[in-house]
Amino acid sequence: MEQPAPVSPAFIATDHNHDHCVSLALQTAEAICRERGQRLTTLRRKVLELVWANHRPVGAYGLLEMLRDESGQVAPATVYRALDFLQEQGLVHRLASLNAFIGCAFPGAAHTGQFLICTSCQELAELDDRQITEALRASADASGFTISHTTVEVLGLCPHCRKGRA
Amino acid sequence: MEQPAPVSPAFIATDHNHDHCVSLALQTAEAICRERGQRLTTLRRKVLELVWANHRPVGAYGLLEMLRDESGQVAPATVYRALDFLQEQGLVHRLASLNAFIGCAFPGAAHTGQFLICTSCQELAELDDRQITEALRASADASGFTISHTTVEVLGLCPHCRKGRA
DNA sequence: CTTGCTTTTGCAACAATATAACATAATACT
DNA sequence: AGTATTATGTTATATTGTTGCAAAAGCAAG
Repeated sequence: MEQPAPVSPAFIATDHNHDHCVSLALQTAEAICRERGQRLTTLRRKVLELVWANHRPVGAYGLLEMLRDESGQVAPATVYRALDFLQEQGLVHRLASLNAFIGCAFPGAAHTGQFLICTSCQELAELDDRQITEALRASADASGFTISHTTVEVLGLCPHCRKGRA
Repeated sequence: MEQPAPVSPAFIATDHNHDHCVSLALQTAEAICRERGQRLTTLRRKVLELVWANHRPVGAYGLLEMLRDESGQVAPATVYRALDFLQEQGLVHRLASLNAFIGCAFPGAAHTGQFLICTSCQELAELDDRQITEALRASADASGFTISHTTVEVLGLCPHCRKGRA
């Protein structure tokens, strides 16, 4: 599959139509799972929908709360298992520095996950920057190191919040 | 202060003299704290020593165990506070992807913390790679994003373990 | 379509990581 | 020495994530 345009571009539309990007993400997920013979069950779909609806990094226990609001009692393991599945399918990323989850902006594409995270408004941009990827690969190569997974999470201020503080 | 040689180079000496690098790290830490008018107390020094003695990422509760072996009952907060101090002074890094801590290889130098972590032997190399730093800065600039902190943690196989698996 | 197999979910307990709040002790300053 | 500041002790609790087993749902062969 070729690299598609990101589902959500970097720090552009703060007040865009969330419903649209949620349903687009769900459609894409359906297609990807169908193609791979994976089962996007009601629960998994629901969790993915909640992740996208928030449109910001959400903690597992946050999702748990939201699920409970809709479905009564739900146990942590339920959420974590759904998130595990979604991560395996590359539909959701875990942000190690926040212990939180976010919908993947490049579903179906091979990429490593690079994030700019605003510490003021929690808005996040996912990148797939060739320069960064290459720099990491080159540096690993130089040490004889074989990369299996990279965590790149950059904290700071997004353009909007930067202005607000100037 | 100019960038000094790293205390521990990348994946070179697997069976070097740990005692030496531990004491070197402690000496350096003493000097840095003295220079800054910060207090490297017995406890903080002990925690730093344990971090270095392990020479691999160690969890806070691992350190807690070791402290208890020497000093009887110790509470989590004690360790976390010491680690907080050591991080503030740039003597220790927290690895978000592992919930673990490691002695800083470039104490006293301004740097961002970039790590290659072997998932087989847990050996770790800290980098301060200009290419990576620049790529991150450039990408952030392009999005109008102001960086305050970066997390770069690369998991994979170190040269030794890669051979072992070939 | 039903029997048997696999995958998913429910459920309960628990493990691991981290913080808060307040009291006591040590250190530094004058 | 007396006072202010910083560090540590202590207890409790919050947050995040996992394990193990049983029930249910989906799937596939006959």
